Amino acid sequence: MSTPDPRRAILDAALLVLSRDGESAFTVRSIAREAGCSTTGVYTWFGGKAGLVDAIFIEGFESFDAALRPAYGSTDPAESGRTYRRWALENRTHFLVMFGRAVPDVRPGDAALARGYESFQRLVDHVRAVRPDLDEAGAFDWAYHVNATVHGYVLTELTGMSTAPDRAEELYELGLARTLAPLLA
Amino acid sequence: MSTPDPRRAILDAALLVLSRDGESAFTVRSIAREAGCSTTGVYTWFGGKAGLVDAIFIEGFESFDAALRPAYGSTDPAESGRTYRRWALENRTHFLVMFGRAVPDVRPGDAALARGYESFQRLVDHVRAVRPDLDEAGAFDWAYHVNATVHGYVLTELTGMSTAPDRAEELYELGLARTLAPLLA
DNA sequence: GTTATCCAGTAACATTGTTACGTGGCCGAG
DNA sequence: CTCGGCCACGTAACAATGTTACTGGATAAC
Repeated sequence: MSTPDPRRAILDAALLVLSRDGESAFTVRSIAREAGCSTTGVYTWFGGKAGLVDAIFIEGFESFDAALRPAYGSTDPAESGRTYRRWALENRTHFLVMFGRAVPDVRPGDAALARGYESFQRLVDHVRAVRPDLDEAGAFDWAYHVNATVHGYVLTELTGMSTAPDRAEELYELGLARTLAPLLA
Repeated sequence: MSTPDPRRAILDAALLVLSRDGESAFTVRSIAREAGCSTTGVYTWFGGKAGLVDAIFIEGFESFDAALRPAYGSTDPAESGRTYRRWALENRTHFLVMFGRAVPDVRPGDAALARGYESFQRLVDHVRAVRPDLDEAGAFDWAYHVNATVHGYVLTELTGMSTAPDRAEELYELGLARTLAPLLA
């Protein structure tokens, strides 16, 4: 391994293999081959396949939060919803690893789940900023609702189970409006 | 295999193994052992592991439709939403195979997807019954919206990614009300 | 110079989905 | 009754998977 950062090299190789060759090709051996190291490298740096997926999970949430930060500052509350879907489309590999169970037999570990809760809390804060009259509990419930809804939309689309794949964007925009209208009323 | 219906025996064995031992134990060998036949039996009757999952998928939609039939006749539109979640909780194994990608490396085949579309069409019809003023396209969009939303809620809960697992039912009921209010207004 | 620590690689392990091959039993034709 | 074909079954093998000893070598500390 010539790269100075072996973790980075293996992570990049894993994402490349997954997006290029599909989930069935996401094997320790092919990732190691792509990264230019031996299979044991994955175990040295990530403790195994599950640890590698956890790292992708956490990295995904970092990227996700960074993408959402400007949207949370926008005056249009629908902007954050749009950003959610846009990020998922642009980072399909990360998204499907995180929420679509793209890697067989690997569930998010505790660290990954905790990182997810952190991202969710940002959404709760955002709801409070949009609706200062809500208390923390009220904002939590609305954040949960909005999150579940956009999650359902995007997951349906990205896992190929949509009944109208070619109208995904239009339907999403409509759903966003219907979901947010009562919150903003 | 002493059972007169080998397909039924293998299907039951598969569901039992998955619910009892978890998805990592969902192997052709252990299913065959549970069913009391050899591994090749699964290939004789289902063409392989993917065919077996497809059969579970289709059977799941049959059961799902049967559960929803009375709810579609109810005067309370929220009843169908409640039934969706109740069915998912009571048939967790079927649900996770169908939507939660419980079985690694197996996506629903064309027959399974077609069966899913059929179930979705029942929801569209139900929306039209509740709101006769909508045309087919308008009902489709609302059905898509309601389906994506409840799907997001239940999937979040059943895959263990909820930020408030102990309040799942309460939050679901609230989300149902918020989603259906604009439809019924 | 000696020693200890850490990382990489080879090779093996058990287990997976799948398939080639041989066997046996049932059922209809003669 | 006998024969023949067909269908399902099981054994055993195949390649590929995640994982783990074991070994070797480089590097830093003393």
